[in-house]
Amino acid sequence: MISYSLVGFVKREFGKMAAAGQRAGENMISSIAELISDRIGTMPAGERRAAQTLIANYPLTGLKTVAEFSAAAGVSSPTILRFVARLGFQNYPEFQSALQDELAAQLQSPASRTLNPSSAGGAVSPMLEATLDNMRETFRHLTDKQLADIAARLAERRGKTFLIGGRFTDPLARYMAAHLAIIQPDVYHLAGQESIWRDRLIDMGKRDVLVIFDIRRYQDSLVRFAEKAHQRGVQIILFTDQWLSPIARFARHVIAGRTAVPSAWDSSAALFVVAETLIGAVTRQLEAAGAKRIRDLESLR
Amino acid sequence: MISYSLVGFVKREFGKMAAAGQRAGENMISSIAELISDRIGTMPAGERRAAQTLIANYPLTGLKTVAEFSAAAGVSSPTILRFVARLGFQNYPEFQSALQDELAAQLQSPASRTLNPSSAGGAVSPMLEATLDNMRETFRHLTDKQLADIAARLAERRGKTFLIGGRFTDPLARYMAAHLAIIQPDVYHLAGQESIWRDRLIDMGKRDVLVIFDIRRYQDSLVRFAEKAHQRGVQIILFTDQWLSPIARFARHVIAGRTAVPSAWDSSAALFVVAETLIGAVTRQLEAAGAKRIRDLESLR
DNA sequence: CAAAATACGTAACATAAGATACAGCGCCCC
DNA sequence: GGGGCGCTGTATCTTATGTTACGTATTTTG
Repeated sequence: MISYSLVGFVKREFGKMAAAGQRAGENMISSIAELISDRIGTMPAGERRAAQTLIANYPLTGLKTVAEFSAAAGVSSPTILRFVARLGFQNYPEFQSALQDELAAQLQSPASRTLNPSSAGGAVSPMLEATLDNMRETFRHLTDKQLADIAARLAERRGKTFLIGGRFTDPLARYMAAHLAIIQPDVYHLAGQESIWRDRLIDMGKRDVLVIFDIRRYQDSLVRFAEKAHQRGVQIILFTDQWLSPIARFARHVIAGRTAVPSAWDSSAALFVVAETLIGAVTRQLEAAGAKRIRDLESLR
Repeated sequence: MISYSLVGFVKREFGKMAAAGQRAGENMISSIAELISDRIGTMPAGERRAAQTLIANYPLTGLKTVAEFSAAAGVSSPTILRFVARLGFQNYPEFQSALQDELAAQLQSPASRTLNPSSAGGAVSPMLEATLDNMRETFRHLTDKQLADIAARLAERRGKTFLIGGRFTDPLARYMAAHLAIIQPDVYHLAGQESIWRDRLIDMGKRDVLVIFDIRRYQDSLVRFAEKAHQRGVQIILFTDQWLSPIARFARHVIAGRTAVPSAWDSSAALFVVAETLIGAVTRQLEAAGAKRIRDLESLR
């Protein structure tokens, strides 16, 4: 897949500007909208109409076809193409890809708008803000029904439940296992070396559930393990990041959490909260089902 | 210009539902994302993978071409087309137009981006909202300076760093240890039975740091351990809940996180985020100090 | 005012996109 | 264990999209 990124594009543009003797630091062009308003003055009438229609409801018109764009602007198709050519794009698809990349960046970090002025300089606030955004975003892509389905699958006691995680996410698997193991039997956290849990595959069948935590860099050992478990008919519930671990290929349910934070490390906090939410949901379902074990537990306390 | 609006589409869908004897008021479908998660359960494996990849970074993948979509999902083009057909769209362009219309509505009213209104009555929102509140509250009582001090203490390489947690918080200790152990030497997570880590006390002295996670019900074993470590001059950093574990008595630094959520369990999410923030801060400090280990690490990658 | 240059649209073209037919495969049920 | 059903991918076809060439209109300049 060839992707024409905005970054690459802007770099090229800066190249041109530098060649023309301009200093890149002065007019920073970080979005196509700015690029347009920067050059709209030098455009002929038709292309200006195209520019204005695009800006009017940016960036949607640019994502449609050339024909639709031209109709919306009231000009002909070639004018649209000349317009995007003047912006520096080689062809229309490249232009659209740039718009999409820009949109992706916007949608993935809503943090850019919610700037807390009180957070002057401190290293804490950006981290917290990003984390909060990640959680909101994560849950925005997660419906009640999905969570309820997954919780129901975890709550139904047909088979065993196995949990496993990667290098940094294994603690999440442990955390979830620690809770689930209390409210229901046959919950196992797979720990230690690969050879150890690989041998546990023998115990797994199509009635069982395997919960896997895997964020990039995705671990080959986990992928292999997931594949084999999948072949055995085990239902896989995957916690991963928004780029989806290759395990998604085998998973019955996929939970994609946002992980980007201003830090050297990725954040698993959003996945952690999803895990807690699921733990609560499973507990509630078991309570509602009047599970004997729950009553016994309460009497023990 | 022919525009296939989402509104029109939903109307048609409601028509089908009404014909099938369902009442439209019960499951309101106001976005394609909801529509997908509503039907994802009834989909075959391949189409479900398509659905999951689309949801993972919604709605961008849906705006790309069928070929790109299929490549991202790891399935073939026809599967993508069958997927959109199952959602009720006549063809792929109609599907894309619906996504674009939805996007347009979102971009015009950024307020609607805050939360999924349909999840108002569900069990998710209260949990998420409580968690977010907990984090804000936790960080409100936590100054930048406090965190910076703790991070500095963890970053200075005079002695060893030990981490330990309670029944449910031990995974947090593991998570933190997994990161810290990478960027600096002599980081040890204390696991297993009490007798094991009690014996490790011999290794601990006043140059060392002990990070303890303990929320209620506070574990006696941890309190005893903390007391003995304190007597040996070990500096204790305590992660606890707002009611403060008795260990706070011995601790040099105390981080009190909010734990209350509408669930049968307490939430450790706020503490988790503090831990991540600290991990990031320590990393940054070590980088700034030009630690050789960090450079070596980067060259290894 | 005339001539040149530029801009714009119509129409034909080539390419790449979406749609379809069909065969292989796995899965479930009997 | 065998037969049937359903899902999935390969290959082919068709559509429509982006692209280009060219002639006309419009503006600009000497």
